[in-house]
Amino acid sequence: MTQSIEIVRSILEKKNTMAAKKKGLKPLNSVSMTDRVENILRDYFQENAFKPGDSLPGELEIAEKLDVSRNVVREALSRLRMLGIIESRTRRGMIMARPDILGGLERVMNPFILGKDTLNDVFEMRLILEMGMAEFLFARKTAQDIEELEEIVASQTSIEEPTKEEEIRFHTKLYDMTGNETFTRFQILLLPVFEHVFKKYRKGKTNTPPPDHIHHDGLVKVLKTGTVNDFRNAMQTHLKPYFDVIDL
Amino acid sequence: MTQSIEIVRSILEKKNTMAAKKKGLKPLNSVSMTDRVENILRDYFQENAFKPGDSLPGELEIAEKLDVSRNVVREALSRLRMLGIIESRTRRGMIMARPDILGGLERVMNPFILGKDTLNDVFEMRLILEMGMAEFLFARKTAQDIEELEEIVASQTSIEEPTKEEEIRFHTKLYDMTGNETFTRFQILLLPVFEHVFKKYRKGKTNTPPPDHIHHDGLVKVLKTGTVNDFRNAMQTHLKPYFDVIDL
DNA sequence: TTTGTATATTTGACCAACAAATAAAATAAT
DNA sequence: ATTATTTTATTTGTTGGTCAAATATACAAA
Repeated sequence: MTQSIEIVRSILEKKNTMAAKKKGLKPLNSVSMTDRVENILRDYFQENAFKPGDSLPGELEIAEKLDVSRNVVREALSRLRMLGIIESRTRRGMIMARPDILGGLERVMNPFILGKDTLNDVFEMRLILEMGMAEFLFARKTAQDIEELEEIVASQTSIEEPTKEEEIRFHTKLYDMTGNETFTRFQILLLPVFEHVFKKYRKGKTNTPPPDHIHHDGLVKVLKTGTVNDFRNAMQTHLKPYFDVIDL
Repeated sequence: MTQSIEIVRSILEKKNTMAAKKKGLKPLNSVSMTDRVENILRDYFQENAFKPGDSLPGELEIAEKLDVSRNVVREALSRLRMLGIIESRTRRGMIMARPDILGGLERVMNPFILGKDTLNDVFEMRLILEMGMAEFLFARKTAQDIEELEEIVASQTSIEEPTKEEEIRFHTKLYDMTGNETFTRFQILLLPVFEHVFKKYRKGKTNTPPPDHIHHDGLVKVLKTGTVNDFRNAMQTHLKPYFDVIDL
């Protein structure tokens, strides 16, 4: 809300030079006008350190300075609005906003449209996250956390073979304990793809792998009394069925 | 390109029921029509397992069945096109496509507009990735990889204090060695924010931390002759300056 | 069968207009 | 003079229509 006027003025100058250089923005090789306007705006925001609250020129002003129609500008702004980069209310105009860093990821996390390689990558990334969180877990765990974990384990119908929901609940609690909300949300986004890929692997392989891994109660015990390295080893064993299907 | 006709037919039926239920889509509480159309389309793609190559109804058809203007539909489609969920060429119509899973993330990874908490989360996440990649590194490393790492280290002007570029080059090679392209690209996206946050931390703290950590040559040696746990411990020590600023 | 042509369709881009909301200005009331 | 109310003007949201460019499709010609 601060330096709005100077910002508006500077964006217009920039646009003038751009427009002048191109003598009227024209669609490029298979790149639509909307694509170009979107990129121009994002680049400009970044280069000039636009911050949430800063106000933007109106749609018409942008359209005129870029020498494109208001519709094209609106299509580009619609994209930025979806990502949360800008917000707009009638008459109040548009302002920069704080995007949800994972909003874009959430919209494409669909096992049916992602490529096979990408799906495998996601599967592996969740394993990497599980193995990498140990430091944070030990640095930030509390007695309360351990208690909750023990409750989760105690409520499980079978310690030998927890259901998918129980498995998820347990691991999500672990992520929570890192105190890193983005990290937690990130893994929740990965989960559906993780499950999807694992199912496919098990179909492809001969039999279902024997569940000879360390169970949740074991992990809690190590978390309670063991060391960081103990925990990592325990987690690696716990994840063995998943490492196995990718022959790691 | 396969079941296009049935898909078209079914999407239209769905839209009819939706439109009928709402008796003409109307803007909801601070939710634009474009938002709603975007969500309707994405939900529909997911629920009906749309795959890349499947063809979609035309803009006009969607607009009519949803009882909104073509402009609103185009703004929604513009968003999906940005994410890579759909592609469209004149007369050939629109088809489902393979989105870049990190495209949305790339567009919002801007230190100036993300919240302070989110920036901290990103900083921590990179540390988690570095600590979690050990299994993959040891499972997939090759002699060639080790050679390249040694070359990178040898080319460094000072082993004691590698430049930021040298540091990045070394670590990026490590990510490459995991064979996980998404993982590699992910960390490259995190890097600018990581550097940005680290700079802010160092300004806030008293002095620059003494560089008494394990250097790249040490990491390579462990990677060559040590165990996975050796490497993790070495990496933890190598990252100590970063763990220190967050008091971990 | 192959090639070339005409037609029709679909997306890309533009323009004009109005509705809804509200900031700003003008006016009225105290 | 200050406050409250009304009016005005501006900005985004949404609609409708038009035109251009590209290209499937059908058809005609070789």
